[in-house]
Amino acid sequence: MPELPEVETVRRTLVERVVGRTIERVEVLKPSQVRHPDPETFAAELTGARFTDVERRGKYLIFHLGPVRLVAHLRMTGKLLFMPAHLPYDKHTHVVFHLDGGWQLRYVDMRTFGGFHLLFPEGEGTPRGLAELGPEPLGDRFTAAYLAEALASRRSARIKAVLLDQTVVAGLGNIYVDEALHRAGVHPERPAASLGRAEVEKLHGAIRAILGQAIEERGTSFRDYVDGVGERGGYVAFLQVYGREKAPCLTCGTPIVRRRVAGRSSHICPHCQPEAGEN
DNA sequence: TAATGCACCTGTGGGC
DNA sequence: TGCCCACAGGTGCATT
Repeated sequence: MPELPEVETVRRTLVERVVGRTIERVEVLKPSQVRHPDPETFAAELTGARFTDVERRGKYLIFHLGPVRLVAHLRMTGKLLFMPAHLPYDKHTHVVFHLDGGWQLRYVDMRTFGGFHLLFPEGEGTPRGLAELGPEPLGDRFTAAYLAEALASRRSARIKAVLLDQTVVAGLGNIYVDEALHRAGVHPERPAASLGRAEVEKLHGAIRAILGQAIEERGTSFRDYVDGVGERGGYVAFLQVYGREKAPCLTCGTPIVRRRVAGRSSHICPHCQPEAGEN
């Protein structure tokens, strides 16, 4: 579910609410959601800890609590909700951080794919996915030249698969890859190495522009996503292809088609995104 | 080595 | 109306 704009929105809603608060108790209702260390150590280490910052790397949220860091990944359906302690638990509430002042930070996840890692000062416990993340797409390291080099180095992989690879660029998911490829006029099944310089620059600009606007709109609520206080995102109104199968392309009027590419449902305008490319 | 397919788990929606 | 099946925004591991 949540891609970079959604995770960034959750971060922004939580940072102003949890920083300065102390965890009085940790309730682990579904132990498998705690990936590292064991749930007992996890709860013991966090009890009494105070939030000092919340940062984001790709789709990971990283809560700073003195010497330890709490890493959360929401995967498809995870939600982190800051709410009053008196409200009843949702059916899929798996971990509850009881905070001072009568508040709770709840982890709710219907499909249970997400979870937590606790990182110790020496770096022990860092999930591999976090350690191997590529550059932030809105950061200085993600340049058109970097993207061109990354795409050229892939032998035959399709552009869609490469953009979804978190070691190439951190934070893109199915929705924003489809939107960026459409804006750049690139078909998702094109071999990554086949893109010309102008196409790569257009794609680079599209990725940054779309993610920037999606953050401003507080993300895309297509199905389940809500931010840290339960609000839905507004970028769904700006989607050009994702979720618009059979609807006319907003650029040229050609019906949008849906096809499986790199194992993922992909939305394409056959006119704006020719399979052969422009080179 | 790189690319691809599948599993993880639950809910929803479409087809019959 | 109800049952069954395919599919869903991510990632890691096994297989090719």
